[in-house]
Amino acid sequence: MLKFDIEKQNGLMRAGVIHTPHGDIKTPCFVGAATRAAVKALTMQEMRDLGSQAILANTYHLILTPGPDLIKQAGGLAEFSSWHGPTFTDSGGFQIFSLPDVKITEEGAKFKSHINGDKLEMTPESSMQAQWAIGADIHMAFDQLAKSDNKKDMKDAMDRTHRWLDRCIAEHQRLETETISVPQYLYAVVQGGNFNDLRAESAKYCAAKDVDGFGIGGVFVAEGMAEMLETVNSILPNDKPRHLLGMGQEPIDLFVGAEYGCDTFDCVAPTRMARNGSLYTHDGRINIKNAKYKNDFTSLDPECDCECCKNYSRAYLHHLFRTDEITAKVLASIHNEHFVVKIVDRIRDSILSGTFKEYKNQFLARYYSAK
RNA sequence: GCUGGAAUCGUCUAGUGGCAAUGACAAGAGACUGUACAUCUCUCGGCUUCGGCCUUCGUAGGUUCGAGUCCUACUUCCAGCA
Repeated sequence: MLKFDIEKQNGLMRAGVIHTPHGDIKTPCFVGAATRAAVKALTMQEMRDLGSQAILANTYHLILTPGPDLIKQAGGLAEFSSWHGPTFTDSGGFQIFSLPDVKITEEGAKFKSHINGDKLEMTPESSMQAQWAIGADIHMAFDQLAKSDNKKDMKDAMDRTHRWLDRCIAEHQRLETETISVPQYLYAVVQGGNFNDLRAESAKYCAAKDVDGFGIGGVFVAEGMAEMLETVNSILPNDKPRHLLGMGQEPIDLFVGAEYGCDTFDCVAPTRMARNGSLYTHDGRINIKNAKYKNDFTSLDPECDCECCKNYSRAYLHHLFRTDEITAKVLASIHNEHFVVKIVDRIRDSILSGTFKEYKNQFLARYYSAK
């Protein structure tokens, strides 16, 4: 069983430590998205330097290339990527869901590779096998996403996710007993969309299972997230960690997530937006490509202590983006990733010191006041 | 000097009688939440009561219902010959 210590708790919100075979994760924690075993535009050393504690890779992408077996040969995800720290893998459910021409059956999902059109299939069992080969510390159960206002569709997807969960657990346990390696852990994924009664049902189902933690998935809109998380996390066992899948573009999502009992987060938005020139500051997000930054020789964010903000001006970043220098994306990614990692680190500090509410109010008031 | 060829939006470019006029770049702005994303979208002559109106394809004339497109002259540039 994955070891998770809670250092301080206030309502659903808590600060703790997840002890993984590759090291500890002090929670709450923002986990970097390393979909293809790489954080886009950044080296693993840069990730360490900016304060990242863990990364999350994607089973779908790694199955396509270079393949789970190759990563296994390399000694697992952490070794292969030279990250060496705690790692997660997402099951592939989300990606497959987002592909066109996906066929969901009870057995699994049939889809075409976005790279070469190969007809592929993923099942709960094959996802578990791939994740064991990839060898992340924490795996996600293979789930079926649904994005629908139709409650019946949502319930069908949720019920199937539950049936798949049982198969994931069975396969995970089989692999666990037959594999002589460092332990690997499994999170169940709670679904149910925007229907809180379905969310409650899903949380109850998952809570009863022999898993190491929980992913909360299928959150597409931040509205209503607080109530949803309150519902779900009141039901999930308190002593296991919870990962809020895919949320973290907006700082408020991180505050709300932590406040309502989520321990880890991952989100592609900080690095994606960085590559597209949309950069976080304490006074809100700015588009560094805008003409008004051409002659702005101030730091991107004077209160940020990342490599980018300590050394370079907005005018310089503007110039790098305008001239399409690769360095633009590197520096911007360092900053955005650091920014969200730091927010969550400070949320943790504020939980430990009992000042969460003050920190939240002060941060959000300033961040969202500009717009 | 002669003979050909060419001049279109900031730049390059499409256009061969129905055109405010193609595409690319540049420029201006927006989007992005378990990454098919180094991506995508919109704007890009002026005005508008959003139906249009006005001014534009080197300059000036002309032919035509209608000209960026055809004719004439001029200007500038390019190539070849002297």
